[in-house]
Amino acid sequence: MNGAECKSCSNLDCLIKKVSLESSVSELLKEKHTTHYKKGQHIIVQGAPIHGLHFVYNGIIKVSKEPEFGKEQIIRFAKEGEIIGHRGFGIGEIYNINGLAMSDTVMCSFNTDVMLNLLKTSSKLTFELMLFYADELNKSETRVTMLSQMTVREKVIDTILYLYRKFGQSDGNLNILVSRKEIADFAGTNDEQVIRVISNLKKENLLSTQGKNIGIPNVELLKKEISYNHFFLTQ
DNA sequence: GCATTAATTGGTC
DNA sequence: GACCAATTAATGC
Repeated sequence: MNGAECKSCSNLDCLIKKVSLESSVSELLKEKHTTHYKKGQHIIVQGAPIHGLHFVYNGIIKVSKEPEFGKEQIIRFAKEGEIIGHRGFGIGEIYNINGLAMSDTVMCSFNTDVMLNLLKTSSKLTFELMLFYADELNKSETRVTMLSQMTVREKVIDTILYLYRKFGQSDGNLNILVSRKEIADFAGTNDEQVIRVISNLKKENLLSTQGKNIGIPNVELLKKEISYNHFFLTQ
């Protein structure tokens, strides 16, 4: 995994992969840096200078924000093909998020100047990145609204459904290991509440657990727990 | 096996 | 619904 073999990359959703067949970008793609991280290592540290744009080759990354005071807020979990550190790209000077490897991870990075040249070279890449930003903004605004209106129970269910949508489920458990606290930090509550909600959902047979693993016996049933109350919001 | 961390439960404000 | 304390389970070394 060195050099510019983006053409044969298996991450079909990666923006770079999508334009890798354009001959004009092939030289610039050789400037790609590939970095390996072990589980638990920081990929991006909040407050550090921005040096480029990063794409997940494989692995799972926890993207979070740490306020001066107050508790950590998990923004999202990123997987292969996704972009990390895009919020400050181009204009920002320092990262305002943390990126932590939740599994062994490989990142593909481009320095800011290389990335800017790529965008100037490929209008398709620029267009795709714009669509990505617009989608991100939309999701982010929707999330703020939802978090302010949902009950804790709904927030926890929403978080678990989000993990299911993103990582899927096999052998009756989600394909991602998250602690109760991580669910809480994503849903904007605390771990005790998360544990209580999960405990109740287990009694209602809407969730199953095996140690830290969480499983959804019937996704459609769980979805209904949210859609009934927030039907008017999701129109 | 021991020490640290996470999960759970109960209680108070 | 947030925060604190105590107990128990799980995990790392």
